[in-house]
Amino acid sequence: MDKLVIIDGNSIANRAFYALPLLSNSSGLHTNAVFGFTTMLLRLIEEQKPTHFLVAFDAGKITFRHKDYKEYKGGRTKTPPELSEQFPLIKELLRAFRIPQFELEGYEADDIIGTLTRLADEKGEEVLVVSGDKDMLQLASNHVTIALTRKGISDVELYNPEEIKERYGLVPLQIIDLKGLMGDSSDNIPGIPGVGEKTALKMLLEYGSVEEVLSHASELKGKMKEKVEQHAQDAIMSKELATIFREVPMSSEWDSFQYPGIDPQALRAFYRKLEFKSLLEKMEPAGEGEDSLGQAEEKLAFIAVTEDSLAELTESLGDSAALHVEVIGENPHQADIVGLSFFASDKCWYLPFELLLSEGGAGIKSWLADETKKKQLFDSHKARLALAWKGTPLAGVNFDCLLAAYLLDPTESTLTLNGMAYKHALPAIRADEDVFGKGAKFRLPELAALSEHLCRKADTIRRAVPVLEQELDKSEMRDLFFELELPLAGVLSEMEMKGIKVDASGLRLFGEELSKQLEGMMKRIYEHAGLEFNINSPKQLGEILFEKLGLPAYKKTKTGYSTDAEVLERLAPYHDIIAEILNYRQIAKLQSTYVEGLLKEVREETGKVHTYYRQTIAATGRLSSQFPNLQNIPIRLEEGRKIRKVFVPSKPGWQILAADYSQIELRVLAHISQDDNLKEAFLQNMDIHTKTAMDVFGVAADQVDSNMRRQAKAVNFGIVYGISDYGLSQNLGITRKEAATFIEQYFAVFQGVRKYMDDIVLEARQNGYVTTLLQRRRYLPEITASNFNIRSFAERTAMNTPIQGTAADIIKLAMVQMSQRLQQDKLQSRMLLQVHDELVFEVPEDELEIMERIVPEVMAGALKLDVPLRADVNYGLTWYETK
DNA sequence: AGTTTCACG
DNA sequence: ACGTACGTGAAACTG
Repeated sequence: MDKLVIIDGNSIANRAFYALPLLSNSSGLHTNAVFGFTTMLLRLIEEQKPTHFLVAFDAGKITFRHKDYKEYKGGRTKTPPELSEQFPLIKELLRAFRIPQFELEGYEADDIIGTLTRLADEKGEEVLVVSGDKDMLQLASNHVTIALTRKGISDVELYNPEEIKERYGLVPLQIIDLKGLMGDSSDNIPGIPGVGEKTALKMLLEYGSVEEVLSHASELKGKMKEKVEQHAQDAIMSKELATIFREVPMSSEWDSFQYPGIDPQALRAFYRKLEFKSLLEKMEPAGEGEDSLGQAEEKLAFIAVTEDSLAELTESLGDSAALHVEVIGENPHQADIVGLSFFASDKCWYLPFELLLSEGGAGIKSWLADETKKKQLFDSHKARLALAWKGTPLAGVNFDCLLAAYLLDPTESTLTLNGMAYKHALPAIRADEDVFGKGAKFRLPELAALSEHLCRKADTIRRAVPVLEQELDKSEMRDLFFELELPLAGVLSEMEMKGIKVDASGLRLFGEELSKQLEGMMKRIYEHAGLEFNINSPKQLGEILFEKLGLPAYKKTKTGYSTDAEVLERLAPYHDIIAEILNYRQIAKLQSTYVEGLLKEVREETGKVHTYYRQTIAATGRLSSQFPNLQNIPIRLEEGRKIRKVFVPSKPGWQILAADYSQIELRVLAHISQDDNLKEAFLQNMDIHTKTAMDVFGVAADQVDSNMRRQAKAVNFGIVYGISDYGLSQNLGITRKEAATFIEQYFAVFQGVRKYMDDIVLEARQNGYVTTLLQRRRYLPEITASNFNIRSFAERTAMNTPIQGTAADIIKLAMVQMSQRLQQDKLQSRMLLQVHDELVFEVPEDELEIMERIVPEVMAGALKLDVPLRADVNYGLTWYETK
């Protein structure tokens, strides 16, 4: 017995879209309607077991209905882009399910379905129609059942003629009369005003059809009679509009709707693309010996190396191998290493770390340290650090999958080996969490499981390398990868291993001073408040300030009153406690984060801190710094700046030398925007904020006062961040209108900058991404969002990322070049820190002169722009003194 | 684990 | 009208 299931594609897509929250995959593609559609298909296949299947779509904006009634579907809000972008995906989904689809220019899905059900009636074939639209009920017959979605999407209610009779007291065709009388606001079908479902049903029970109701209008009473007589024409037209056209010219070859079942390979690939992980897992698992795409996979040998097989591994390593180092812990400067795995000579090997350290491991150890033996890893930076601390140096890394995956999508939040395998359709491997457990439950599994898991990692790296390399080529990031990021990873390791010396006793002394200050402050705050409370608790502080003391609450957070510095500063005139709290906050921050926090990171043995620069975190290409973060050491306020006094050279007689780029972001902007005025300003080496003030306020240089310069500076910041009048007004404490005037003034004199801002947003919309000078890429899927806030955010990011990202490219270049230069010139000076636009070195006395010359020269010459780059250099006995 | 606050460029 | 300035990490508190 054949069974045809027909889905009203547009209706179900709409239902799914509005029933589910706006899901999206990691690249920002919205997927909720596709997901809902998929669950609907799966359910129908399982429950209905169709032999024939079809999804019908509307085609063309104008249907024949519009000829008769221009306002048809007029009041309807247009399809949001978040939904319309999902239709191509739904069509792709259907191809993977191998479900035929049909649409015909000028007709709605209804009409196609109406025609097919008529043909089925004539043939006596069984049909199920799935829709969210009640109109469909008119098609019900002995052979045709209608499934209407109820709440959400997964729930459907089946209607055959008997059930329609039961529910409405009507035969299916009378559904048209029902709608003729009551109308349908969603399709802008008028009906008779004042007639709802109840009245319409009552009328139809008595008279049977719209025509009969109208001819008996005189029998109705009062208002109703008037309305019906007045809107008789509307009712007739509404009935026509609601009537599904069942004579669409289509050659219905019943066999062409035959349903052959899903295409598992295509469906897996589709699920993976949309990141429907749960659905992917529910699919029949790929057969034994198949990879996740269902392709046959060659058998791999996993070898857990023992003392006896050490020699065999050593021989097998050869000139190149994929290598994985299993590091336990977040901080690679104090991490344990479980072991190493290799893919070499077509085999996978697992080497427990103790064996590497044993006598027989010497050959492997020297292979690891041999620059000429090439290694491919996932996160070579972390591996190199962890290994170095254990006395087993690593060299010769010629590919890093983590770095490649980061460049390919720097906003990817789960840059893990197993996420990468998934994303690039490599054989799936288990998640670490699965194998090891997490948090307190962390346990190493027994050798067999451990060695298989780690071997699979090496195997995954081996497979990923050519795939990622090709992707890098495709995105024109080969040079960025091989010439910049990969060498930089080595440079960073050197800096981090070297570490920077901290005067711990000086820091402790400073901490004691702070403690005394804090004690006094707390006492005074408690006195003002009239009771003791935890000042560090925003909740308790809020209660004291806004309830007990009755101060005005300007701002709220998700959980209660906001007590941030901006709020407190506005409250300062009302109560003396406020100034005390602001002071307390400042000192408490210094104490907890910069004294106690930093002291915890100082190594007993060396008196140094070893930060961990992370190369794959920031979406713009910047570095970030952890354990401790040395990129946010205080400088703006003098009390905090004193912290810098404890960063000292590691050897007596040496000094700290620091060089920072002057206005690198605005110089980058001048270059990429090619704004004549901005370029000229830098070519003349002008003070850029003063120059901006002159142009924006239209005054001469000697007319610019400090307030004008301050405002101009804020405008320049705003430009770099992707300006909005609102943001600038907040920053300067002026009205939005005034801010808008500033911006307008700015763009009037820096027209090239305005053009850049406009163009880059268009470019982002066109390509879906923006790039830096060195082709670093950032995808901005939200640039097409219909939500103003989300879209605006993406637009500002489109403006900011090429600027911030190019500046990051440049200082990274300078670091690689500087490291080479130190080596070439055989200097003892060492690079220690990078703080986004600043490089910090320690320098022996006799190299001060040359370093003072070289460092700014290398930094300024790192990349040739159409405006000069400039770096200012200073040195002194501590970091504090490099000002 | 999530929120708030604040340190830096 | 809408109502956020861009990019990070650490500490403390709070569920």
